[in-house]
Amino acid sequence: MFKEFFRVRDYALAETLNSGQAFRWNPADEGWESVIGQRWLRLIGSSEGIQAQTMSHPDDWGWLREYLQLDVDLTAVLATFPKDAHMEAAIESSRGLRLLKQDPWECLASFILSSTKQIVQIRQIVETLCNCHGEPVQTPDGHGPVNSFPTAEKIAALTEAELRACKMGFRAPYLKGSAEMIARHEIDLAAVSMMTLEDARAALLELPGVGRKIADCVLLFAYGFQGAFPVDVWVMRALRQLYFPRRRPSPARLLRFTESYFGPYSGYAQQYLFHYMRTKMGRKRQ
DNA sequence: CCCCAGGTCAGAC
DNA sequence: GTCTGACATGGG
Repeated sequence: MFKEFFRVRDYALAETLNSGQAFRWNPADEGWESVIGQRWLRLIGSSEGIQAQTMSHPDDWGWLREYLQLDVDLTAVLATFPKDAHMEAAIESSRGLRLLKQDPWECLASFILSSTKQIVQIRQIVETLCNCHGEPVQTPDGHGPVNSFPTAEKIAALTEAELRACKMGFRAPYLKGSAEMIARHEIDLAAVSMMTLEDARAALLELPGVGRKIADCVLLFAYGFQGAFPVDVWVMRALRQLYFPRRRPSPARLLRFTESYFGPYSGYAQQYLFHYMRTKMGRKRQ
């Protein structure tokens, strides 16, 4: 077992790993376990920072610093948020909530599977997919078996029926279709990171099963485009309830509001609003 | 039995 | 541009 300690302040590890941006983190032994790439990983948070444990020699830990976005100055990010009572409440209710920077393919595939599913169910589908079609990774003695996330090439080679067996329903042809486009190099996920936000979004929108919302999730959670602003039912609820309680703006109008109102780190603001609505405001509808 | 879930798509005005 | 229903599956 290889261990490393990262000194970091204002990092709410549990809330971050459990805030609907990643779907493979499980609480265990006072910490959190998952797989990043081909590596099993355990993270243990404390007031001083985060301890990481892996089985394979990490060479250096840059990949994890990047994944956890440890070098982000959260105070500076929060300072750019609009100073309104709702944002203040959202910040206060989940101090230290962060954005991760995940693998683009895993993030893309996970969010293709997310449509009209609750987060618990997305986690179930992803776990089933990994158990059935991922590759085993090394885990500690006595630990159960764990698989990596299956590659696009692997999924492209599966039949739609095999994918439906993982309980993903009508999302199966979307996932397969997107995996095929990647396997055939009709899109290069690595190249997307070097594009402008608009071009990157347009590229992702070419994939089947990827609309504006899922594209923005991938842009924000995997590519680090901090101006991407995914609007799902929860964020839509937040915008309507908090910012437009009387009027009833169209989704397109609301989207334009978000582009100007929340500033250069609007993606962060979005995550705070999402987490706030989901955990603190109950399921009031409007 | 009902309604809803980190939506997308095709087809209709 | 906006609205509608279909699409699987499971939670509450």
